[in-house]
Amino acid sequence: MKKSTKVHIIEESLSLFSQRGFDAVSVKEIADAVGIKAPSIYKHFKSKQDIFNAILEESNSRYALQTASLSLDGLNPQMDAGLFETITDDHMVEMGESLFNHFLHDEFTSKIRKLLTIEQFKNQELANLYVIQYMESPLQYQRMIFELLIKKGLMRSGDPEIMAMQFFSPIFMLLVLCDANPHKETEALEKLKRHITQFNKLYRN
Amino acid sequence: MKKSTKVHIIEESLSLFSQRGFDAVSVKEIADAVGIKAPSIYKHFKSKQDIFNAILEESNSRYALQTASLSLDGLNPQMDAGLFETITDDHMVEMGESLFNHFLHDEFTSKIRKLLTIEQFKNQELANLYVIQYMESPLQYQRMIFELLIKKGLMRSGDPEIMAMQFFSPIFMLLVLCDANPHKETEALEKLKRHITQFNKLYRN
DNA sequence: GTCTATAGACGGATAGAC
DNA sequence: GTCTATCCGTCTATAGAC
Repeated sequence: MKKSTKVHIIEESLSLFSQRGFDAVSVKEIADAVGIKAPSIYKHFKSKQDIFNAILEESNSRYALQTASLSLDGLNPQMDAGLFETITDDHMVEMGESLFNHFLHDEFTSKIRKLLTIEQFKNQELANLYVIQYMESPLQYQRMIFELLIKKGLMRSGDPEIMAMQFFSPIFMLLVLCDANPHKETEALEKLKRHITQFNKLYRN
Repeated sequence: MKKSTKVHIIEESLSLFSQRGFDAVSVKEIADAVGIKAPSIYKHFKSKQDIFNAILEESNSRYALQTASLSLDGLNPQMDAGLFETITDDHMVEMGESLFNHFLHDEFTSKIRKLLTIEQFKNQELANLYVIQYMESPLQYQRMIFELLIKKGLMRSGDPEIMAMQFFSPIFMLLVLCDANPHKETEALEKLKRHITQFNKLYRN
């Protein structure tokens, strides 16, 4: 089953919009990328803005799926935190690296993040999507994990909100760095490891 | 001495570009903001792109001035770190807050950051400017301060590069957050204080 | 659902009067 | 150094044939 032209248009539009922004990309360019003529686009979408809206809808539905799978019965951090009952540094590093790699290399996530980075100041809805998906939601997740680890006596007691921020914000900054300059990924990953190892020394029992 | 039309054009262009991006802003809009007709713009700049370049030049020269004043004889972190010889939490919080407030409220810095945030993916030069001015340069400065504080025995010895990242990345993330949603500034400042207080407990002697 | 042709608006930029 | 008038290209979008 080959993918529909409509899906194809969404994919190519996302690629183009995420690199140069909505305004800099013309309907003709999208059509060229898809391999059709510009007016044919309008058989699938009523306007260029409509394509953008479809991208956002796709993003929202993927985000909803993802958070649903993360918190099956309320919290899955319990599952994740369970992994750490017996173990130390390496698994914390793994948690950070997998978060980093997902955000950086998942094609859709990565392109949507760039798109929202570029378009965030155009309206508050876009800004909120960016903030929720790439800051508040990971912070909240990380915080729940630390709350559990503290309860189990595996981490020193402290302010879990601040701990989550101190754990996650370097990941966030290195992501922004790698989005701007992909050549720095190796360097970023190495710093990420050192950060988490150090974080562990500071906070784990 | 009233400011020249040329400077006025640069200022209004920066304001518009930083909100909606280069491509979404027309020369007519810039002219309207300045209070002249669109063709008059071309007596001061040979193209719209030329206005953008002038903004970047202004940014670079301000950045050069700023870093020159920071490291008068090589390092001013010595001066800054000098402030911390006798004192503790409050002054660290002050250092973080002043960094945060400068970045967030200095009108030019704030607009340039938004502009580079929006335009960074269009070419590598813009991406590098963003990375250097808002990540690498503050990290380097902070690292020098921590190296000095460690040498003086005021902080526990450790990896100053990672310490700088752990100190600064929450500031960076909260800046990105406030750029996207200015209503969260109070909340951000409060978290910043808790972060620095906590950071101090972890790292200071 | 694709195409060609084209409408209609708007973009950046220039010419030339004052 | 500002204006009016205007050129010309490109843009989004529609009409209508196949």
